[in-house]
Amino acid sequence: MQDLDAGTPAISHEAIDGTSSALVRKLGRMVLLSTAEVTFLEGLQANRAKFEKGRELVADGAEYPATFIVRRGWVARQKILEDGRRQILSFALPGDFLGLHVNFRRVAAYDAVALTDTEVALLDPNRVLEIYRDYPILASGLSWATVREFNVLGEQAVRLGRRSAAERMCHLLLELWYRLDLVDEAGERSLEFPLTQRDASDTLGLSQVHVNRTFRYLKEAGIIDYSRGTVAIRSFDKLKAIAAFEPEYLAPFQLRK
Amino acid sequence: MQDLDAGTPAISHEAIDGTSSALVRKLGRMVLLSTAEVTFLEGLQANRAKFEKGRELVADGAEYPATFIVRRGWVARQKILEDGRRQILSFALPGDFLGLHVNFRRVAAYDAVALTDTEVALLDPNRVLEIYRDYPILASGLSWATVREFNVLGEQAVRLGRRSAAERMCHLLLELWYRLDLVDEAGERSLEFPLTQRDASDTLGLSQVHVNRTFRYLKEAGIIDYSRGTVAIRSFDKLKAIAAFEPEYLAPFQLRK
DNA sequence: CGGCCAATTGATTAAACTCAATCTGCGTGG
DNA sequence: CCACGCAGATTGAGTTTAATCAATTGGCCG
Repeated sequence: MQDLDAGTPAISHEAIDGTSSALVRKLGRMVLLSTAEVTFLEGLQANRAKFEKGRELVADGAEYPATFIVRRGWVARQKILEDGRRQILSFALPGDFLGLHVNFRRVAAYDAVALTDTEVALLDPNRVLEIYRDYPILASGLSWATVREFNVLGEQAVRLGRRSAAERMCHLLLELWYRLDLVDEAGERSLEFPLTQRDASDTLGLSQVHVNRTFRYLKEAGIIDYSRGTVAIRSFDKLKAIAAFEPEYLAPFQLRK
Repeated sequence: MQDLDAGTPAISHEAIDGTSSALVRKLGRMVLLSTAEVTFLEGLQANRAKFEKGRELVADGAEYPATFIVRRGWVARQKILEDGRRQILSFALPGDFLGLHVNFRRVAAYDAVALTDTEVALLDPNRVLEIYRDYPILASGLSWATVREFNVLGEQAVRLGRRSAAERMCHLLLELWYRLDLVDEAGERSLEFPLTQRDASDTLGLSQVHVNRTFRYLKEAGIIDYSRGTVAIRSFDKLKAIAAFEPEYLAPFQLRK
């Protein structure tokens, strides 16, 4: 499991360890960070806040109070239609930003809602421009994170537009596992899965009933175990085969599994 | 038509006129640009290339040769699945970037394909970092453009996940009209629509046949006229009513219609 | 123990798909 | 100028996937 793919550089750094923030762990996997940069990134997260499960961090149409960095927990970006239909666009996991590029126009185009108890750091969006100005390596890291967000949302569109129910679900589970793994929050063959089946349905563009059936199918086929709050992956291979999962869009250098 | 919504600032500038590039027209609608900034943006687009309809600008999995700025024509970002299924993620219209945030890792996660004969400007992705470093106003403009791209892709996910066929189509048509209008490429009540019905189906997550039926329904209901290459909007109100269209996510200050 | 939310299951319906033709407009070569 | 070919558009028929509706069950919390 600790093996790195041949040819990919093993990025390691004495300033990054298990006590580092998820953001540092994430960026440290992509960019070789100096000690000064690690220190800077940790300092950036000095101003913290907690949100209980279910709380709204930002409302659709309202102004971002700040740029958020997720330190612990899951946040969903979602749109609610006038008749109550809901679509979850994507998840912000530990190490992810919310409102990274919001600076002079701060109006949000979606709700950001805590799916679990969550800890975030708050920073002035103008500090992001400072990073771009003064920290070229970190600026590259932010660009990478930006592109990755695009890719994740793009894959979400492919799932919704052109994949079957089972494909959508398998693909999502793999994406979440890889993303969590990058910040050391995935299990060896499992992940915390704090979504209700209704949340999953609003992510996958399906009805709650159909999500239930699809989960059951995957369980009965021996591909996953699922119970409230946790998914265990019994066969990465089968999951990948169904989803036709290609992890490159998540773009870490080293990929496990 | 020249009326601006009450309360929204009329941004105008003697350095911006009909001969300006689409990028300048677009950013000039959001940010008050100095003459120096306009000149800089035009200079940024000195290195140009043309792509014929159908040509690929970037291939999924390949490296971006450059950051592109679309000057004329439409480009589709799309993913092709192994069995041939296709999903168009979004369109790059005049004034839009392709690969804006690609700098140290340039691998594309989708194909970019010219839907019409297209003219683009090519620039070194590192120049984007220079803009962030040296041109704070333009940096804000790029952040705005980035957020807008996110919002557009987010709405695409909502269309695909939670809207009916007719809603998807109406919503897309309105989005395209507003985006084109911002760069003065929309008609009063019409837009160039270079997509085949197959392209439209791969954008909307429908079959080609169903797109055909939905177009016909909208024509027979007197809401649009559609013929090869052009859509005329007979009723913005009906279109908006069906789509529940809220243009705020496109975030220009002044909105027509 | 009661209440509530989430999960599960069955039955039926509806939206959109596939398959199979046919039609139309346009460009090309004879 | 016309025949041919092709890509895209249109239409009809039958099928499939997933949605909706309607209960019922299971767990957890106060």
